[in-house]
Amino acid sequence: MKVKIIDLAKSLGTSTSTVSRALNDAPGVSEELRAKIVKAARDMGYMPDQGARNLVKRTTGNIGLYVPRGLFFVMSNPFFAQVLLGISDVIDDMGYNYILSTSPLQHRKMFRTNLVDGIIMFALRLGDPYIRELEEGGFPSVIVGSYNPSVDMPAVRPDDYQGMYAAVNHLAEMGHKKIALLNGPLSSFKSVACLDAYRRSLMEHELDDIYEKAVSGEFVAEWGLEGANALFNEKDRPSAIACANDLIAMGVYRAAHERGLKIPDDISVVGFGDFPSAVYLSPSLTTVHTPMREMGYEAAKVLVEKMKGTSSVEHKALFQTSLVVRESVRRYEE
Amino acid sequence: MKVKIIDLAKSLGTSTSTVSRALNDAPGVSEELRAKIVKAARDMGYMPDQGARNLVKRTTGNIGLYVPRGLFFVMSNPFFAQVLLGISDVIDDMGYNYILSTSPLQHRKMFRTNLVDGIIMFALRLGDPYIRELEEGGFPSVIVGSYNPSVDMPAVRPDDYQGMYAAVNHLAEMGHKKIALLNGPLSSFKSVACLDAYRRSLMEHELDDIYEKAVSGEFVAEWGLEGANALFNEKDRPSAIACANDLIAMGVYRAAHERGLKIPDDISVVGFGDFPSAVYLSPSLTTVHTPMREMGYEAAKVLVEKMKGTSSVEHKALFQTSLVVRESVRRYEE
DNA sequence: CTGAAAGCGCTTACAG
DNA sequence: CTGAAAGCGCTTACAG
Repeated sequence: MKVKIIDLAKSLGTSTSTVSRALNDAPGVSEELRAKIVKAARDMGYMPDQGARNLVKRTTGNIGLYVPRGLFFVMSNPFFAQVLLGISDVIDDMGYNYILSTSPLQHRKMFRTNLVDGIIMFALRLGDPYIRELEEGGFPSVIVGSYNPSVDMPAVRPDDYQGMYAAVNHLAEMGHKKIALLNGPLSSFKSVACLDAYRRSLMEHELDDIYEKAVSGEFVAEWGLEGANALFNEKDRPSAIACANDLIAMGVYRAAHERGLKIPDDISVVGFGDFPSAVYLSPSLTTVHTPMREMGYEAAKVLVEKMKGTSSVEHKALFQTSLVVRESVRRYEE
Repeated sequence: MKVKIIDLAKSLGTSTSTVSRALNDAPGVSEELRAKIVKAARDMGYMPDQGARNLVKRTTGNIGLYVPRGLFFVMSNPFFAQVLLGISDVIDDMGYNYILSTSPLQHRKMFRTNLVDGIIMFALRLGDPYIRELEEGGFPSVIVGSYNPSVDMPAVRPDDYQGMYAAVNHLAEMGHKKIALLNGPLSSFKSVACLDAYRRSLMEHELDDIYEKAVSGEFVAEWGLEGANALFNEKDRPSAIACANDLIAMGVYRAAHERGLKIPDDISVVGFGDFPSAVYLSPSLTTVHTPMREMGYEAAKVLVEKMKGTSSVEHKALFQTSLVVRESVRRYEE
């Protein structure tokens, strides 16, 4: 049987009010009594029931992590592991628990039923429901790694456009004339930015008349493999492939290997994200670095401010990306 | 202002008792009234406060995920992503939310304060605290991917010993005489099993007198890189390396690439786990397949039974592993 | 089938 | 500084 506050109070010959005050560091308890109560609480292993506590305090000590793409999507994408690292840096020491929700209904429940004090949203896409409802409720929340243009909510994310622009520019400057883009789904705002950047770079280098090929898939290695295979099967093949993330690039590596194409000798590839594994690929991957951990840190900071109610400013943080040149792109000469 | 059950009751001219019964599909409400109440609830956007509900029902609708190694460890290890997939297969449809806890204190709080209805524990290691307390409390819980010999608790995990045994046997049968093991930390039960299996295989093939080298590190690519580099630096170099997981193998790939060693021509490597990325490495990785998703599924099933109180049997599931031969091991001839 | 009342385990004014 | 009482928003016997 769990020990409750009344048990503690009785065993000490005091009241529940005093015990509560003592354990919550509230003023108005003599130091001797407080010490005695704290000791007894430890001895008896007392811990306040969360439901009861939340009910009266209107606060939960939980922060919500909304992952509309599903747990697997997030867990198998190193981007989010890194972002979460940054979030942990600020949240863990504050004693919060994380509540994960993967479906729109669970998400709605989180902010409608006093389940969490704030919400961080991952991998938001076009058409995800209940986002407007969240916004209108004024519930503390922040979007990380993405954003939703139709909603006025703090968002912490990388400058995907500049990143992809730099990547394609690099390819063009290395002499490549036929550059393909293996993109993510267009329901992802990031993919849209990547597509725009790709097109602009091609146009500025007057390459779009020679070759332009952007195909949409998913942010996974499977798609990189499939997409690259399709590209390789065409008569007019690209000499370089830009990928919307490093996982896709990994798939391209595999496709190249399967046909005996060498990277970068036969095909150049550039990734996006600079996941930890980028350095472990052979050859190591030239890619666009995104400050994932820093973004997680920032997002958590913003959320904490919002939860404290001190956040006045509309917070839209755009983190700069930078191209990291490694071994997967070669200079192209006809 | 959030709408509560009393608001609903008033607006319908009925009582909170009836509203509660109607919304909880409890018997004793006329169908007409129930329908009216359900409709009104939807219209007014009513959702019951979780704290209040948990308090009286003594149940939470949350299941706890305890990850003592930290969020990052779990998120950057595909093993857990896969296991979680299996868990999702059974849990998601039941409407539970997940509560993540990363520290022993948070974990303890979970089962002591009515925060969750059951707990799944990941990557448990020697000396993790509060496990015995959990067991003694009889709280529904299950260990996945690991186990704790000193505690009587259901555990769903792969047969690490047989897996590593098969891996090293394979290497020996392919003619390798100098086989090294890049292991995980010995605080992990899995590492201990791997070490035992490695030694036994070596002995059975009478290889232990020729060469025996097992080194402990972490279950990450960084360690594979570092460990392999150390191995390569010695005068007496192995011709094959067995790794305690696929991430470590990835590090070995990198180390080989950096010195211009070809896999499998110059060095053979076998992994453990068969993570999705194993197929994407070049060459593809020969490794021990572990049924990760199936184990997650099983663990969740066991937990659900425990939560329903129907679980009588002590559930210890040992999942069989199997060697998947791909491209990273060659036949060795002197 | 329906409602008034008690109670879940806390915290917090309100008195003293 | 301390305690009795009210109340957080629900659910569930208990009557009718």
